[in-house]
Amino acid sequence: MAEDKTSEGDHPGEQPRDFIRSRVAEDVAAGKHGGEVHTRFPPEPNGFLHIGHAKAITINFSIAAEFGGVCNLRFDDTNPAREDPKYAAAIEEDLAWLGFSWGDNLFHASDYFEQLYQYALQLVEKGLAYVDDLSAEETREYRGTVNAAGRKSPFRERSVEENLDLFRRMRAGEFSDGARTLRAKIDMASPNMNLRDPAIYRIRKVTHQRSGDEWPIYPMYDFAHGLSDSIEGITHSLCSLEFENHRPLYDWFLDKLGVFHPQQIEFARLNLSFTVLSKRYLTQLVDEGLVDGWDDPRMPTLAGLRRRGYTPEAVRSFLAGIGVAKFNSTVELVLLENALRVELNKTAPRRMAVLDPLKVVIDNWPAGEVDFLTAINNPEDESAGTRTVPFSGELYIEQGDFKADPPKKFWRLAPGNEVRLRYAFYIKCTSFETDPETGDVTLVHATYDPETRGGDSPDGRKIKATLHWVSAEHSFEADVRNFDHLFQTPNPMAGDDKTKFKELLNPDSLGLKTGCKLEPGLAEAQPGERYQFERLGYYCVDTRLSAPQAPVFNRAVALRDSWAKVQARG
RNA sequence: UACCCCAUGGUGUAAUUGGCAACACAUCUGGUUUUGGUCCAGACAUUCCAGGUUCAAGUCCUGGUGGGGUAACCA
Repeated sequence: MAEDKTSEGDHPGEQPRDFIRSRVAEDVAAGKHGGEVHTRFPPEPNGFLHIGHAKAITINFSIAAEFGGVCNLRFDDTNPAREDPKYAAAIEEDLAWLGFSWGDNLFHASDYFEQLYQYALQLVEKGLAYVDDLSAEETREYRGTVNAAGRKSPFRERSVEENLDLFRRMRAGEFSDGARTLRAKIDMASPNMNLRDPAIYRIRKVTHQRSGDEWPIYPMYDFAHGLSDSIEGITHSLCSLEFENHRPLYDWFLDKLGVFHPQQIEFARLNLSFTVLSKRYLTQLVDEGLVDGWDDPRMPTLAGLRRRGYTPEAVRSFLAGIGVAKFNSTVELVLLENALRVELNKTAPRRMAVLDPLKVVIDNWPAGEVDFLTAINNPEDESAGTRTVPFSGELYIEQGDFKADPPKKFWRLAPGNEVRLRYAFYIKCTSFETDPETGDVTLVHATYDPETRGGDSPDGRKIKATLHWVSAEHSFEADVRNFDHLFQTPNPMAGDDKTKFKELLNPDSLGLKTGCKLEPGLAEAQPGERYQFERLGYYCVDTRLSAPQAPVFNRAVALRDSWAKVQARG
């Protein structure tokens, strides 16, 4: 079944025709590049992938697959100062988890350092690039502003011979960090800032994670990226909107060098409510210990979502649902959550767990007797079968399922009221005890109807509420984490002050509940397994915090709760 | 104040390229139900504004308005 889902959507025609697919289809129809489609996903190994990256990944891999092509994985490792192989490993793991494969097409921009250097040499020879001695600060000054043209560097008119000599010496390591750069000679007055003689190479005597100390100079993104695309024969370079202004430069390098010319197409990146989708800000949360690492289940990273209990199918289904466009939008988080609910409703076995226990004593239950009842594992999937759960005279139910003074429309347990215990018996509340100090209900007394075993009554009397429960003596205690939104506001990045977002973190996002009472079979639950706790939500056994016979559960997503809505309305 | 891009229900996307505005989620109503879950039925938009072309405009043209991006030797 999982196979069906993975291959779904990988066939042309099943995906909605967004503007990118339309353009690619046109190119294929026109026989461009022999009708071939070849894409790539080019992450920089300097952080973990998040759901926003998953959008870019899905676009690149799915479009390639739909048109019978392949998608390369290429690490854009041109800045060794801030990159780390540990991130590359995590990225590969996330990609594989999502269900995409790149086969043998795993590349690194650093694979092309020599060829890129040769390309740069060609530009110098053509008089299209020059070595500049201006400092970083001077360069900024000379560049001008969006409203004022820049000025030409005094080193702009060096001869080809001198530039060649200087650039070769840069490569030989003769100059110190930042002493010179190689710049493209384009137009210091261009209204597009990217065209004001952008840097192509900078001097950085930093050991590279793959090429070691072979290179004292490293190419800049605009130069390395487009030419890497070209070297790999990428036909469609699909990236996010902020690179739109870079496309003229992307094209310029390829045109001037006369090499294979991929088409860059930009789409809007994903924004999700109640979270942040920027590697820079997520890195701050991790580094400052505001979350428990990149795979904290509250994080929108793929590692976090995975640990929380999301499935790759749910993530892909969500991504397919939101489409692809150029409009800068914010998708409601509930859409992601719903995608997971839809899948888990069909696949997750049901279990009973009481998170906020309240003890119920069945006063007419035969002392010491234990009954074993049959419970359906998944009403949506008959093949999931049934299981047996023990029932006794002392039970736990949810505190919220009893009210001494029930409000209107409250159908659950209350003095004199009868409810059904799922798969067990009807019980009627006879009395309750309270804590004299706090007034909290501490114990509920009830009687059961022996005729209702299994949850049906021979007289067919209607019962409005069905409660989940566990037998006190048979249950075991566990920690359950009822996660809430990482941020308190739908758009933490709204204000002008982008440093403010950390103040908007939701202090209650962890939702830790200890001493929860779970049905006995759950003690065997294995890390990564997902269950529906009846009437509560979908939970996943944490892969880090669980121990044998001591699972810790993460709430992946809550069930819809229409009673909560009624209550909220008053 | 320069350049580039964008604008369709509450949210995100469609609309066979000029022909009855569709789908999902959300919200609200009702029904079914041994999960207040699932499922089923119904409700919810004069397509940013103003002109123009046309028998016909979400779609084409002109002009506004609003939003996003851009001034790293980051990617």
